[in-house]
Amino acid sequence: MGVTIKDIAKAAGVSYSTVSKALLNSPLVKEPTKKKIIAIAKELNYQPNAAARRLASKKSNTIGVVWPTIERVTLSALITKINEQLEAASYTTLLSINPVETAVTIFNQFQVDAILVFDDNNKSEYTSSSSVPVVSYGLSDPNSPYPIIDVNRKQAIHLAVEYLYQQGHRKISYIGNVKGIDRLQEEKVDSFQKSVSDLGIDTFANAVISVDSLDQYDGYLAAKNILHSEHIPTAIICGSQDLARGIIRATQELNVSIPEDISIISYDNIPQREDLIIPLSTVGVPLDTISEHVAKTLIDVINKEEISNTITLEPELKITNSCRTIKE
Amino acid sequence: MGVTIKDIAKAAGVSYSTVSKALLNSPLVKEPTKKKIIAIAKELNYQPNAAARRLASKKSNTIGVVWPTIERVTLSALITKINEQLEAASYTTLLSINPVETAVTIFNQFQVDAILVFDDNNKSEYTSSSSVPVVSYGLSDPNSPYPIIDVNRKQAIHLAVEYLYQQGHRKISYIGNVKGIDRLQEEKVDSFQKSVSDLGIDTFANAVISVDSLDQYDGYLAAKNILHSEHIPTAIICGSQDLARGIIRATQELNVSIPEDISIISYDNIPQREDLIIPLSTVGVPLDTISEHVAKTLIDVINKEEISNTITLEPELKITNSCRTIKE
DNA sequence: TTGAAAGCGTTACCAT
DNA sequence: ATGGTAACGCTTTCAA
Repeated sequence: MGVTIKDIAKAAGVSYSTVSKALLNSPLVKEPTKKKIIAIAKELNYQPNAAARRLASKKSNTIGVVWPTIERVTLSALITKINEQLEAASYTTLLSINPVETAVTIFNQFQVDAILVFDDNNKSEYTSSSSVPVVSYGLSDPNSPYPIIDVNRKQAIHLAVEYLYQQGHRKISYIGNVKGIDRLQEEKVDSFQKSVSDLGIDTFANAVISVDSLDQYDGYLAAKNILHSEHIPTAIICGSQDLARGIIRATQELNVSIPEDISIISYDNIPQREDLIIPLSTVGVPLDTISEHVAKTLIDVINKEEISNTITLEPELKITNSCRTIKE
Repeated sequence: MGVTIKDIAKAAGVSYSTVSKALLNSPLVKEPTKKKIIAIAKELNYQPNAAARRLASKKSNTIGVVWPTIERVTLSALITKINEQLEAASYTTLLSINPVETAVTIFNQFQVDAILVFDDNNKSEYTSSSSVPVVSYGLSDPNSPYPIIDVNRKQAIHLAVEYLYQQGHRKISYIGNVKGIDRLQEEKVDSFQKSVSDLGIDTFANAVISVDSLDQYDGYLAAKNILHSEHIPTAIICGSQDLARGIIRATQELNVSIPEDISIISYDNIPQREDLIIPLSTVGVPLDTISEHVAKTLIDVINKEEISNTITLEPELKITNSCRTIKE
């Protein structure tokens, strides 16, 4: 450990302030000098000391991400994308899996440039004392002291219902009413019910199906129940891609064809996995859109740009041949 | 932002070096002075500057964890435990989801006290240039330049086979031969085959069942196939708890009773989820054991204690009534 | 018991 | 174009 710019300076026969400039690629250093210094730095395997750098420059080029226990799986792909985007903007991402409050404190001590909080439970109170700017991805809240990026789930489900209606579907089921309290899921169920009733679609026994969780097996069970009953819908909207996978398995087992016998649209923000036999119609905000907005907001916040406090991302409908038109 | 010890010193009417000592709880500061200083610090909402602290003390009290893309789900519980343990030892954990090489560089720049690498692919070459000590959790390798903590999977499966044999089982299936290359899974399959043949158990059609992945649905499918065939084992060992869940679902569907008709033992290091209908017999290293060893090794490495380069943790067999004895 | 001052590795400003 | 040096906020040694 411990190669410093002074060591490089000695080796290169220049002052260490010149080394500093060269390493920061300053135009104030002549090209040949710069080249030489960089070469020596590489040779000595120089690693800049982030602590010293931050202390002197008041800038860490680091963004702290609060990633609490919950949702670790679902958010994995999103975090990976955000990490990439921030890296492209030459920011380093550091994560903490501590509770929001603790993590925010840690990141404040580390003087990161900004903090991203993944927060499904609206814990805004906890983070109000951060002197580092905070951005959150979670449920929007007009009273939040910092920007929150949210997804318009209601609109997503609405789009799906509307589309199916236009295609002639009148018996539509929604699978994904998670038992227990989950505001994200409730929003979707509510939107389904409202959309359906606004369109004057008759409600029927299997209109809203509850599940234990959003896993593949839950979808499988739910679909089997439906398909064995007398109230078989012509279309299913489901709350997650995992549910959809289970539903597809069930249809295959029971020799029900998609989309001939039943159409299916899944809500999801994450990109579709390749391994589905039937490419899935989906509604949701593309992962790239989310990550771009999150990354951009973080950078804007760092640069003290004006930012609207609530950013609601609008979903897109992507139709594949997992849906069909019903002609009367 | 920006309350420093100098601000506190001014407010308290002492020198800032006294403040520093007081905040570090040094015995060199009188109790009343200390109390007063701490009170003021709290009042001003003072946050120590981690960068400055590290620069001056050469110590960060921080451990960097390299979080791999793969296996993020499985390792989630483990990293949570490790985080807790390290916190108890007053270390802060920071994660990076970058590739090993990048993450190690970042952590070197941040001068963390030690780096923990989760590494399934033995990428030791990448991390050899770290000046910060590295500890890895992954496949043991005698040539590794740093300590690796590993789990004795072979012994785990061996214990399971042996136990079932002692209980009179002679037709035992192993579900969990993952298609594709996965050394962790291969180790288990190999051990199963060796243990079985050492005990002189006849091999039969359904002895080793391959699966696409270790998910619940794969277990479900595999079990269904077995139970529909003519070669039904009296006991199943499976490679993960998720597989076990699927297997149990399949038995329920087909009215096969556990353990009356079939016994089941699952390999797993993570604690059993509560929601299984049948409490599962398991073999594996308890999560707490793993996390304790990892945390301890990290701290030992920081304190430059002597450490054996390969630590292999031994599994435990936990039998519940998912297994039964076969009497002739 | 408290204070003064050096120093950690770097950046950034001012001089040369 | 390069060098000198203060400053960043803190810990730590030495002096008082």
